[in-house]
Amino acid sequence: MQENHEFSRIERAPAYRLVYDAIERQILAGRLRVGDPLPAEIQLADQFGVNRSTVREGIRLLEQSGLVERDGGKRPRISVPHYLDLASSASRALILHSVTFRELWEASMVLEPAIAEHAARHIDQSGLDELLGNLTAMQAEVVSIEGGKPADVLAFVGLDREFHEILAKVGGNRVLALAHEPVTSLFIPTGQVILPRLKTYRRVLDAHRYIFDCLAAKDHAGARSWMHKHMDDFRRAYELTALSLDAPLDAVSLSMSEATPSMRSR
Amino acid sequence: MQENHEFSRIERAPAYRLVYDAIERQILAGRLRVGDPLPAEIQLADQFGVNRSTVREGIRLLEQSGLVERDGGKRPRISVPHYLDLASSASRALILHSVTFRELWEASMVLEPAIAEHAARHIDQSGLDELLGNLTAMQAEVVSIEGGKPADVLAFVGLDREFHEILAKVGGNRVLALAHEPVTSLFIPTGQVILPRLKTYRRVLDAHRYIFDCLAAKDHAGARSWMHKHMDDFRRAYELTALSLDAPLDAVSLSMSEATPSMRSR
DNA sequence: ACCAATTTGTCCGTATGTATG
DNA sequence: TCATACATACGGACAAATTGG
Repeated sequence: MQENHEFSRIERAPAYRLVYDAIERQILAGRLRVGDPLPAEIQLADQFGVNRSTVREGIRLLEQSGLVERDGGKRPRISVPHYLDLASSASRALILHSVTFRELWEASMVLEPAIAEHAARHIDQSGLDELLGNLTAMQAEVVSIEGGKPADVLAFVGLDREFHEILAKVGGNRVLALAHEPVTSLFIPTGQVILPRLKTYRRVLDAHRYIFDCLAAKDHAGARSWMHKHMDDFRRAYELTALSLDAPLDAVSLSMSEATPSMRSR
Repeated sequence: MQENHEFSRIERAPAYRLVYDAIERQILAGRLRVGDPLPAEIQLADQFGVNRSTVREGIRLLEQSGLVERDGGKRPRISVPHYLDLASSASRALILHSVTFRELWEASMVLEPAIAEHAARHIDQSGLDELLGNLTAMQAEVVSIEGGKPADVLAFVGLDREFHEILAKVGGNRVLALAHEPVTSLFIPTGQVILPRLKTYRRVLDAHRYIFDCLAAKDHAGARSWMHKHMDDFRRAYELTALSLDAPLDAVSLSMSEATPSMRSR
């Protein structure tokens, strides 16, 4: 050793990432406000002293992290990442990590009853109306199916999902809603498999109705309890289709559940 | 009207986004497997028939979404997004949406006791050892503080957070762990404000100890109940510092809670 | 409605540092 | 050690879309 000095490793972040960090800080510090258009690429390149291509790469990072939104060919604007975007990447991550249906269901047994209870405490007339609209649509589906028409499974699970998302929304707790979103999102493909086999359409509708009645009566204990039953029903149905609780949700589910979010992102 | 035809709107996604979509599909379909190096930019440019710069911008999108990881100056490799990354952007989004402490606390009252219960059911010896290490470290901190030394608040809340994260991990439910992560992450800055004012260090330590005892005894009801008390304690402390439950977590918290994740991302 | 300036999207070519064989 | 491949970064260029008069 020639020296006593210890030099800490110099970590060189690529320039485009420094651009990203710098702009991110400006946004978080409030110097760039939400809704404002992003400065032109040339100007940013001048200010940072880098090439325009480098700036563009940095902006792509901002774009994907949801801090910048591009509205058609127009000027990109500062924005705040919205729940659904985060939730869809969360769902994707969970599937890639091969989470099991058991994990998903356990989480739903924690979150859904709690959300139902919150909803019962905070729901107002407009929320009730929204739920009622959802229920009558689902009622129509069920009647149509029981009348012999081929079941529109996609529409049905869509309504099912909507019901649970309305509940999360009217509960007024965004942290719970965010946690809840990936769970419902991942339930959809599973529902698409289970429903046509077991034909439990009416059973789902009835459960939603009971929950709705509790919400209308501000009976939060009832809402929690019915939701608990509802989710437990889902597990039983899953087991009845001879699927293993501990099998990972496979990649097929992914391609289906990803169809919606990708539409949102453009 | 000259025509009866209705033309659906043509949506022109930029080429760099098409590159992103294409590569993403390859990954999700399993044709590009995790750990594999990404094909060279020039090859991708050839295959897609676009310029290398365009490919690079697409890769930046993949990079930020966690599907591609670059390891120093080496070839970027396919990877799966990890929880912590998602959780940190979730926390950021929640703060930007001005969530209130009440929302945060309500969510924790749902998640933490459930996680404690899961942990009690699934914890093994190595998990207990890990928790014990955390407890003795916190014990040392408390003794030092009570001995008159100035409190190292940062270290203390770090240990506090670690305790809760170990619990989430040993519970073995990754969906719950993911939902839980942003909550603990957002509690940290709040804890940094509360603890030095109320000096409830020992109270936190005691709560953790009670929970640990329940885990060691596989007493899941006890673990749930103690965790419930522990979180309720936190709310009371928050109110005692004359902070309003319904005030949004301000941006100051953000800069602190963002310090950790940014280190992780390089 | 038209025109001119600005800005984004995309492309081409090139130089440099580094990792791998 | 040398050579090759590759990622990073730069400079310049042009078409199309947007913006603002």
